[in-house]
Amino acid sequence: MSAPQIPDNASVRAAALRAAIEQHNHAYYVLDAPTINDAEYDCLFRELQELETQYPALYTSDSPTGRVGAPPLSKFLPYTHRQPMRSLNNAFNTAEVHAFDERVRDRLEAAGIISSGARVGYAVEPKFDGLAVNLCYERGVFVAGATRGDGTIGETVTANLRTIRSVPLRLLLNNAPALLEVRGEVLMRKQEFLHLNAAQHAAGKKLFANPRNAAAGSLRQLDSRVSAKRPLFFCAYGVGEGGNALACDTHASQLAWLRQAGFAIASQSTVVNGEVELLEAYQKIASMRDELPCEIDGVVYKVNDLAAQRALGYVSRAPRFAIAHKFPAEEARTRVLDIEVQVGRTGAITPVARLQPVFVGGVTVSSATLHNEGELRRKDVRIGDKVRVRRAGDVIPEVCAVLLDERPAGAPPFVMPVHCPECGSPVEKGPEEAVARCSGAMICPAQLRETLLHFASRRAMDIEGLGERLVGQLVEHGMALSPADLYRLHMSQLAGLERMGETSAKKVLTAITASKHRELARFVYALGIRDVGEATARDLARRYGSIEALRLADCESLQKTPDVGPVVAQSVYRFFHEPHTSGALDALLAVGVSPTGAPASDGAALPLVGKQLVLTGTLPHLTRNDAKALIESAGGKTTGSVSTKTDYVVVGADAGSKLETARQLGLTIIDEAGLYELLHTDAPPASGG
DNA sequence: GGGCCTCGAGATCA
DNA sequence: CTCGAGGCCC
Repeated sequence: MSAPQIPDNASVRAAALRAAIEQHNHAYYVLDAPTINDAEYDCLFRELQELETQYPALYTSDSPTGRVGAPPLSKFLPYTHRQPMRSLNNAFNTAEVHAFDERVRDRLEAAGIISSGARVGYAVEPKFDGLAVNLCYERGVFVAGATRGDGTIGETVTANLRTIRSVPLRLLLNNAPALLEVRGEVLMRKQEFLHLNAAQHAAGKKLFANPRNAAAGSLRQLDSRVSAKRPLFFCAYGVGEGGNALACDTHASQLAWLRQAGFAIASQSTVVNGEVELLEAYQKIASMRDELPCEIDGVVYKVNDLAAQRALGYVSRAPRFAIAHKFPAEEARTRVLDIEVQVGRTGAITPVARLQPVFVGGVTVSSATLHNEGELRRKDVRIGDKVRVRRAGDVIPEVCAVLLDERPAGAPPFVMPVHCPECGSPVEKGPEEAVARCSGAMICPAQLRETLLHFASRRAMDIEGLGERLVGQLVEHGMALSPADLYRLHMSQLAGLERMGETSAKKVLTAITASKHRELARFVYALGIRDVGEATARDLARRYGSIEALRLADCESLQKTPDVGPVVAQSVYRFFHEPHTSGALDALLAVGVSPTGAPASDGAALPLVGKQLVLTGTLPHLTRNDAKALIESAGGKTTGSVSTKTDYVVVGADAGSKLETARQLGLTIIDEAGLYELLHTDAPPASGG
């Protein structure tokens, strides 16, 4: 079956329609100045759709017809940002802004970039409350987009981003670099959020809590046709890879370039000089906050001069040249219904206020940690008190203060329990310690539950299916008194538990058995040694190579591990010499847990594990066999035909029907370069290798 | 911490 | 249908 011949006039017409439609999209969705009425727009759109249906080969990835969504994905694939997406440090008051400006001036003076006493030029823009994404343009065409993820690797949500009308599918400037990353925020306007919720309500569906969550939820749909119906908006605020090629020397000129290229840019963006003007700009934006179409949670300041930015550089994950000046957290008043104490994995006793649910900062808060006894005393929170609550750093709910004049008469001060509420063991607190701890160790059901959960968690032994609910039941029924007991569980024991049918039981037992051979670093982390987190566990595993060697180490030796000082060394030494903990370790080894000496995988070792790939066409540098070998050495499989189980289709020149099938199934299609990207290796030099 | 999406499987009812 | 679990976002 051969494709119909495409007449020249059809491809010319299709290109013209695409350009026209995108021009109108830009006018309508970015400039907010429609150039055509809906009927006329629909007419153009339908004509293009018909052309593309008649001649499928005419379809291009930058066609606006793709904006209606594509067939659902089975999952989002990881996406490695070419330049990491960093986060910003925060300033919560003017003193912190002052300190920021001072640091910037000192460094720039020292670098000879500004003279003493000179004011620094800053680009100022509102900080929109949405989701950061990265858009990748190749030769001016939108080819991929991803969420921020951990800053290095995010999730590919290209199909969903394509449905956002304010994301240009093709840049309007033709001087775009071969590869350009555009960073910005996916948002939902307040008004459109209200409309969406009204529609959700009318359809009897769940309401979204706030515009940010609605935007995030919309972007995480596997079916981009759902995303297409959500009123999302994209606002660009910067560039990543390829930024240097724009020949801009300031941040403001980069934004201007982006605007010319077809992106929406925050219209409140300005450039100011020095700290005083920064704060004026902040006040101005703050005063407009309620009238702005989108929610903002602060103002971002960036050193405007790019050379100065480079000179300032980065500290750990955040740039030194920028800061987010956050608005004060919204506060609300509510009642303390109860004060509970929670027992953590290490026995730490944490008082938690149960609150009359209250909507604050976009979410419903019903509990807030009171941290520890000292904090609780200082604030003197009592049951029945009316309190002011807020979300600290816009995340964790916090009781800021008690409204004393509304305290119910006779409300007694809260006293920390002297016995653990879960196991009755004495609560102990060292003179220097801030936190009180239950001394019950593994006798305490709470500590045991948390220990088991930590042991099974994804970053530790990664036992899938062993969640809160199951662990709770295991502890309650005395089926697990230590992690080692997990490996002695039987079908017959699990069978009686709630929501535990044969299938689930089998799965979890298989997962438990499979966890016997985890990398040493995971095992060391899973043990839950005080002061040993993931990073330290990795360092210890690397230095000692086996659990036997590690447990024999003395404090002096331990301290030769990177970032391990006397305190951590002491904790590790203690763990291996205390009869309790040492015994639990022996028990684990006895039931057959045998950590492998290999270093913890950082995810880069075998990037294609469990992936199915199909090769089609002729790749530029690799023979079919070479490509197959590469894929297999990375843990992936290759198959001959395309199906819904296929993860990637690698296309080369003269690809045939497989490519067409892959398109219809909405599969991820990559080329040879894309394959190398998946493999996390560089492409070989052009002349073989 | 709270909200969101997705999946699989158990619970429930026709 | 609901629930638990896992994962991701700020």
